[in-house]
Amino acid sequence: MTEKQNIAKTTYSDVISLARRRGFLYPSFDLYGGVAGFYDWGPVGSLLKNNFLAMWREAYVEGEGFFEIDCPNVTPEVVFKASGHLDEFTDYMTSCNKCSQHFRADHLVAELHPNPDSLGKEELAGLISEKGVKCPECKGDLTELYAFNLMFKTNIGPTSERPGYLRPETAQGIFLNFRNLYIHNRQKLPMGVVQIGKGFRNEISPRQGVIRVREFQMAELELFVDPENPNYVNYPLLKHISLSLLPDTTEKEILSRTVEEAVEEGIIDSKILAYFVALTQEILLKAGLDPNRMRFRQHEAHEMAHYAKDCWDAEALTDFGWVEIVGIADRSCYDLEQHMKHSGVDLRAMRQLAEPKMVKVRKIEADMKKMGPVFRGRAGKIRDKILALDDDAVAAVESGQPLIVSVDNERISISTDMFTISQTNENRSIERFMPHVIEPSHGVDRILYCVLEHSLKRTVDESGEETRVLHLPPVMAPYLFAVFPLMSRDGLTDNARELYNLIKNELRGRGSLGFYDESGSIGRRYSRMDEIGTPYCLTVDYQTLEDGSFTIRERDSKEQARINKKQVRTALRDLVDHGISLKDWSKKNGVKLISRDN
RNA sequence: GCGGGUGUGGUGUAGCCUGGUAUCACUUAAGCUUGCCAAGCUUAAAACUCGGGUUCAAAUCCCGGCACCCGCACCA
Repeated sequence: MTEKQNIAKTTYSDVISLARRRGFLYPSFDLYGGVAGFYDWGPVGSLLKNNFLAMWREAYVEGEGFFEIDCPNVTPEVVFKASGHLDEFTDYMTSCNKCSQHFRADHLVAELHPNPDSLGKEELAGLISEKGVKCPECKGDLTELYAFNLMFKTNIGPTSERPGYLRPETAQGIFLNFRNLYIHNRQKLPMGVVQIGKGFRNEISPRQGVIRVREFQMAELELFVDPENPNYVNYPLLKHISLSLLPDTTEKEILSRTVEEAVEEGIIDSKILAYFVALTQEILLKAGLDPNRMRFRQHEAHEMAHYAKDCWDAEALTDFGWVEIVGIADRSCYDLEQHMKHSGVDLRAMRQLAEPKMVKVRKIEADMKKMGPVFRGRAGKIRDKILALDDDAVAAVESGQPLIVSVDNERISISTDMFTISQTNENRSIERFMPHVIEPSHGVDRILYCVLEHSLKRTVDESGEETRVLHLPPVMAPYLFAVFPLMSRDGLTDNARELYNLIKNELRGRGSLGFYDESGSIGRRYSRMDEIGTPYCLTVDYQTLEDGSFTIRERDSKEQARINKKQVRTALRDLVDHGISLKDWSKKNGVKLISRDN
């Protein structure tokens, strides 16, 4: 029908209008005018999303053997106090009384202080009034400072005494469970733990549709590693993969390197980090991203999150430009260290030493039998002080100086018969250390948008007729196959329904849905399926009535082959699971390919 | 949050300046038809972003809210 077809650019609005029309995406709360930054995944979109998550889970949980856990969205304040989100996520803002523009207070005093980011509210306000800082736009007076935190705040329980926040990332739930998980893993590293869940960030101005939303689907891995062992067991499997890398160097050019080369040239810091960059690429490509519109960009030092030491973002080129879809951060030991400090619980891991080493162990004992009667109620506090003596204090005591501790603002002299300090040499074969964390964090909504944009091909023929085909990989396709009767008469519909049920049952349980349709012309039905990315359409025709065979039509090539019922199972396996094209499959099975006339 | 632009059935639009309850196409549904790539016919369903004001009368003019797009700012 179409002789000349031109591929047309796929824009954001092409994707959004198709997504809405075909049930991928709807703006949330639309009935009441909508709220910026929230989107609903519709029936077709949910299938797409579930397929992605299943694939992601397959890669990490089945492939790498990592644990999956599931933690609450509502999280008490203390967690974010420890993680740094409460402070780091809060910006002190001020606005101009005259032109009502808003500014970050720390930006306004950038030249007046070496590290304005570290200042608290009072200090910032003091600096502003002291130096007479005015609105940089119109020189107007500035309002009082107010705090803006990007986390959604709520209350836990009936009173507001216990503040909670919706988590801005799923990672904290994993860190909080580190001890449980480490024991569950029989105290071995590396240990990977994933979580699929929602994250919440009260963005000031959400933009670009589903790219920046206030509630979003995350899929995160926290890989706990021994920093002295940069190897990863599966590294050889992916070391030959080629990557497009944009490192944070002064040249700022995209380098094409294999994983191995990137590590050897020092472009990527470690084999572990490099492995997960490669695995991320594998997953994204499997999901249907265009390899030519994908790269990994290393963060510049100033854009790194407060917890990160190094970070590579997977970015996809879209109608909006380059968009971050996965962040692969080296969080070093930041989070566990913070939680250890704030909770007082030892979150270190243990490492078996190659050779046992002798260490000097100092033991301080307090004689409570003697101290108790003398100090009474303060005896406990004094004991704690004595047990916590540092090296200098111990040395002082050993050199004969009297031991004096201060408790409740009182200096108390302790006689030497009340405690003993001894030193022994012990043979140690393990040592404790803070595990480091490598974190690939996937923004699922963004990934799905990019998959849609990269998959959607628009072609316009001479008459201006536009056709749209969503070239999704079969693993992502909301519907894996569709069954049509060629005509809705002469018993073809019964045959088609029977075929549909047969295949549906065959594929049941693997999350692949089928679709049955008998309305409209056959071409229209093919086209509907093309728009939602259904890779195969099976059509029952008049020959079916004679010999039970039917045609299978491939979305991407629009080619057809005639197969019989017995072949369905193996055919779908070859086509879907092994990625064989219909052309090759026909050749292999001696089936004639029915090419379209034009 | 500021500034600019936009907002009409599911989608894309005409009408707005110059007020008189809405155009066209696609889509969808039912029926007829149709022997493989959005065919045709008949019928049907379906919209003025929301609120207020002006007016006899508002999609249209005015004000405000909301949403979307762009720029600024923000983006851990």
